[in-house]
Amino acid sequence: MYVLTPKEKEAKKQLIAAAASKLFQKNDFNQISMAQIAHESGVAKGTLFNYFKTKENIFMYLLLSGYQDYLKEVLQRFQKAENITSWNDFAAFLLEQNHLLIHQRPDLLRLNALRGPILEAAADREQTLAGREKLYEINRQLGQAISERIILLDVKQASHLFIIQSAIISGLMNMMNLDEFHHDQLPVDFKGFQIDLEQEANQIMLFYLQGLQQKLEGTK
Amino acid sequence: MYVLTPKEKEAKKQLIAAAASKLFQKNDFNQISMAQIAHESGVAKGTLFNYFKTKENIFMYLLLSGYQDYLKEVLQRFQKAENITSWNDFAAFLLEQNHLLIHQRPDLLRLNALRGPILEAAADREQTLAGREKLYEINRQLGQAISERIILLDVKQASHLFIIQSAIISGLMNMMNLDEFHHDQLPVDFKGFQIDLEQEANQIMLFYLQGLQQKLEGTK
Amino acid sequence: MYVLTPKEKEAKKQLIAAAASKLFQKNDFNQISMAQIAHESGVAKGTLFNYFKTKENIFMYLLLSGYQDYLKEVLQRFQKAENITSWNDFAAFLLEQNHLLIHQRPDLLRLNALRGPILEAAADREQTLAGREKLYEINRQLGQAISERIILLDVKQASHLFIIQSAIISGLMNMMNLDEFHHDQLPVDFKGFQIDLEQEANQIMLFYLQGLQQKLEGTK
Amino acid sequence: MYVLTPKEKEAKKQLIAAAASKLFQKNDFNQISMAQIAHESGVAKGTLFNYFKTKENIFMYLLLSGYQDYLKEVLQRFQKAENITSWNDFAAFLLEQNHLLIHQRPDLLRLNALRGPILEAAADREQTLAGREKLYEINRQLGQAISERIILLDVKQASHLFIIQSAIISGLMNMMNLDEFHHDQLPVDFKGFQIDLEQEANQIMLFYLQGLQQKLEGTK
DNA sequence: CATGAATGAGCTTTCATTCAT
DNA sequence: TATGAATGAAAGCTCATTCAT
Repeated sequence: MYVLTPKEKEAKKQLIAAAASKLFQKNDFNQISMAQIAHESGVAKGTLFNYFKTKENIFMYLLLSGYQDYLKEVLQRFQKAENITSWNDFAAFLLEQNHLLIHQRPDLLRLNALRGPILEAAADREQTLAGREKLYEINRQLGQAISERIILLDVKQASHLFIIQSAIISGLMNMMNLDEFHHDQLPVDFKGFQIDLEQEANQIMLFYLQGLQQKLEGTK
Repeated sequence: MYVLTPKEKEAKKQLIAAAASKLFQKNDFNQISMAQIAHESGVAKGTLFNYFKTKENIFMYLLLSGYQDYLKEVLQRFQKAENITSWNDFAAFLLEQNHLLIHQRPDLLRLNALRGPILEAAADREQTLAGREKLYEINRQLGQAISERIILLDVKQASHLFIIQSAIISGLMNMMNLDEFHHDQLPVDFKGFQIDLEQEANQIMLFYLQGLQQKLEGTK
Repeated sequence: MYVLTPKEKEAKKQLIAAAASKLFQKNDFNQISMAQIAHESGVAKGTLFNYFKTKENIFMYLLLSGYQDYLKEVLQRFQKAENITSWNDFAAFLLEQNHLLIHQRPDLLRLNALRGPILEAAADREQTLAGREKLYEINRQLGQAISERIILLDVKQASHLFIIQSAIISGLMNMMNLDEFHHDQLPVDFKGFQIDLEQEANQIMLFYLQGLQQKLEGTK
Repeated sequence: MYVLTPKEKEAKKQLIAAAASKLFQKNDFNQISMAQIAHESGVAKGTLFNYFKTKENIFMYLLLSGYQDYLKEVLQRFQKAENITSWNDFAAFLLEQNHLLIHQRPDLLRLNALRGPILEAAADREQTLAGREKLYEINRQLGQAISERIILLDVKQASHLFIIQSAIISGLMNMMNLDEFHHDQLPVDFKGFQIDLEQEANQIMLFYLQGLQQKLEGTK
């Protein structure tokens, strides 16, 4: 096997990315070295660079492909839930996706925060751009599917809701654990600093959807 | 006086932090070296470590003292604006602070995203804790001042609004510029990805405040 | 008190040295910083350099003054023990001093090993020389006192015995704990490597004195 | 062959160690930097750390492998000198090894003094332990060979003699040159401080062997 | 394509020493 | 004399990346 098929290549790429993802569950970006990723994925260090130009690219890939997976899953769920037609149904559906995102894909939320300040500075432009196009397309499809059933929303507005969703949740994550320090509970009672991520996210999202509904109904 | 007073020490600390802040306006955290900060602040590299145990500490200080300044300023503005008594007045006031935060203190929003994944891993616990206590206190004072005039809000709820504010705006920043790459506009039309930060922040905040008002009036 | 008397100066010198000595009981030379010594002795860092030109000088002082104390004490003990007149009495006396050196002054033995490779490279020549002259004088006095009672030994030979004593014991310390690593017992049975310091020192010293006695009696 | 065999790896390890050893002939441990070792050995600084985790490890390796070489050579010499069978023959043989150690391997004696207080604090445990095990084995073999011919000595006793030898000689080195300061002769006549290393070592060793012989013959 | 040895710029950090007050 | 803030050279070490095999 001296020349790999595109499929095999993609498989190895995912193998490497999966190793990085696993390490990212327990460690921060700066604590993860290429040597560790190589070890975890069972390939040599040099091989990593056959598949990703830089370390940052690996995590950018993780972010982009992870979001694609997430949006695909949301789309599937939406398609399955054929009974969703009203705004309220849809709002409930969206809050359920908060739960999915927070509990199944916290990595995406953490990567969101790193994208601008850390990853983008050293990630490969082409690779990133290609990933974003795919992501954009899925986001658009999802918007399309939603707009077909939820009469108040056009495609762009529906797509955009998922940007807002991620903004809210990853923003809340940025502000979380101010009553801890590096996983240790501080010996101080910081009540106003405490955040129950999911509850808070649902609250903000709910108010947002209510406000949006009124606004859209108003302009209509 | 070769033995510096606490005030003078604090001043030097701020001198160093100011240099770091200036560099942070144009560069990302990883691109800024202690050597640069020393050069920019006009002190020797060793001196930095007399005032901050680690590089991360400098930026943690920037974040904490910056937020203190921000909240103090908000408090002053609120105290000046004596005519604010109704919920609607207050909502308008809060949206104005969005503008302040976004345009005067974007550094705080960027630091927010770094705090958990980057800074906290290597910042000094004591220094951080002390800063947070001060911050918490100011946040509480602000909440107090607000709750005295806005009848629907108790201290904790009012204080918490500023956590929410930062969460929303820094979360939106996390999601911004998906149609760019490292400051270059991408040759792709990513409409759904576009965010007008201030407008979007105002929108979310406004809907949030409306929702909150209704909720609080309901429970009353 | 702007001009200290020589006595006050010497007292402060010893204060500093005592602090260094205390730290040296628990830490190795490289682990002890001037900042620690300053803190432990309750003076400012700069003050240390008014009394000792370099860090190495402090430890050289410790070595030289410590040995002076040790030899003075040996001399006193010898003078008290008036009954020592035979070679065998003297041999027993010397072995008792092994015990004293090993248990009361292990610091001197450790400093012996550092003198050449570490301390001398950066110690002050004059200070060192002055200390050594004093030490030499006491060593000579001790030799004198011994040679007056032990007929086989002349002054130089008697003095020299204390050099030999230190050589043997500090040499054994160099070879000790090969069955440990940094204070942890190794999970290996290194029987041949084990040394019971005092017993071994006594053995070597005893054989040495026996051999020396025969030799001196022969040449007489 | 870009994947090095264990042999090649060991060879490079020795290349680096040899460079360090060469520098150690003229300089003290603290004066030698990793940069110098890299330069001297012709590899990059980073490469050093692929082979030795710390600077101290390099010198620990030097000590352990050097002693292995020394003991191996002693063993070979002993095996060649088939005529050694009596205690006196053996004593003479051992004194010859003093000469070898003092003149061919003074580095080992200097490293002995550094081992405990300097090297062990920062050397790698595993690497050190592995080296010691080999050393112990060779020491045992040598003891075995000797005990087969020298009837008074069992394996452990014979092995132990080489620990004693190193203790005596490195201990004498600790006490040497008290009449010098950093290679300069002091303008003082410190007769009692003077040591002729080899002669003194031979003397102590000889008396020790005589004493031991009598003791062993007595218990027999 | 895979390997992993080699690279070396770059990093943060230390700490003995100086010196203005 | 005492202080301790400031110094800055120098250190050990890391790690993403390269490239010979």
